[in-house]
Amino acid sequence: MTHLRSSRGPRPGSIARVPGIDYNGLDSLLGYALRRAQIAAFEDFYRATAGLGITPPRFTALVILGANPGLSQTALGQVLGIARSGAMLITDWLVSRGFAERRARPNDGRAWGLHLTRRGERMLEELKRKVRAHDGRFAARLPAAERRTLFRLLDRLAGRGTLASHQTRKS
Amino acid sequence: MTHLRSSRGPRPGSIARVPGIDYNGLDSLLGYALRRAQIAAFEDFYRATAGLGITPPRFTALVILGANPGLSQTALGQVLGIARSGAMLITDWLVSRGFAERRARPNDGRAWGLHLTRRGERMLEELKRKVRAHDGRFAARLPAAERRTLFRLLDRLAGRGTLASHQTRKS
DNA sequence: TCCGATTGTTGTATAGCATTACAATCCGAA
DNA sequence: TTCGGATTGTAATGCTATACAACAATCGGA
Repeated sequence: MTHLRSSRGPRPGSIARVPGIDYNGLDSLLGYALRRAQIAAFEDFYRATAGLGITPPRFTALVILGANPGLSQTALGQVLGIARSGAMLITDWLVSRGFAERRARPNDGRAWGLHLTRRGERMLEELKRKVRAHDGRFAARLPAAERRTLFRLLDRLAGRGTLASHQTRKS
Repeated sequence: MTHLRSSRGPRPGSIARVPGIDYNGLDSLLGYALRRAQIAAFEDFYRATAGLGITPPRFTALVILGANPGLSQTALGQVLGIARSGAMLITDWLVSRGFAERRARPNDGRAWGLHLTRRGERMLEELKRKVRAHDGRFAARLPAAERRTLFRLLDRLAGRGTLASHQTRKS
């Protein structure tokens, strides 16, 4: 994941197939095919959110906080699949941009309750709109029926209980 | 992706779905479903190559060099989708482990020709065996017919001309 | 009441990239 | 034939996103 700078910067591994190269058995690996499609989706995401300084984990954090106000940093980290220290950095970023705030908890002096600000909610709405639009356009490379099939197959592959944080890259 | 240490270390974002959390619209995004399945595949890859210090880009480099002896570092970087400086680091690693060597080119004093050593070829064979076995087991979560469908749909999503380097992480 | 677990935080380290600059080399055009 | 632009590998530097360990404050149950 790597790897996006805040507002402008290098995209995650967009990789052109090089003519004249023998890719050997690579194409027959499912992991490879998945990675290829996933990179295309990532490019789409970054195109959709260009200039906003948003990365997949930050987007996920906004969505999760929007739907689960009062969450602790530790819980946010678990949802994102990162360590507490990382959850703090993401929270710091959200707070520094005025998208979220830490409120003291009445019953627990250790943990913060995280909440979106008005500004954070507005940003979340804008992001949802943009991401959904782009994701929809991306998915439209397939007809609706096949899209449904794909979702079903991907869910089966991911197995129960795991959910990606849409993670990787970025300031 | 991130995140693997050389021989032992944290896996790339394995993420358990946290009970009691509202994931809001995240599940309906194709990019999210792809990322989820791809992370599962990555975990599989790292399980398959545990203890060997191999990362997806290194694996790819071995496969590509095995099938395209004499490749320059720059060309390798293009195939992997990384900058020349990064291709040098990967090459350095392969050379330091005795898997590859740089040979002078008769007709071009600037570029090296990269070649696998005997040791590199043996390692490549071992890796291919292990990765294929694990990828096969991973893909076996779906019956053969649906597996073929999935490959077709993923290829269509990735679009013509792009091929992922199976990249992310690692020492 | 005390002690282990939890929480946020800080400090430190690492991998994996990118960018820039440079010398050596190549190559085509004048 | 020479000369200037392009290419190649390399080194130096920096940045992002992570992890881990240690710490003080707090909580909660025995």
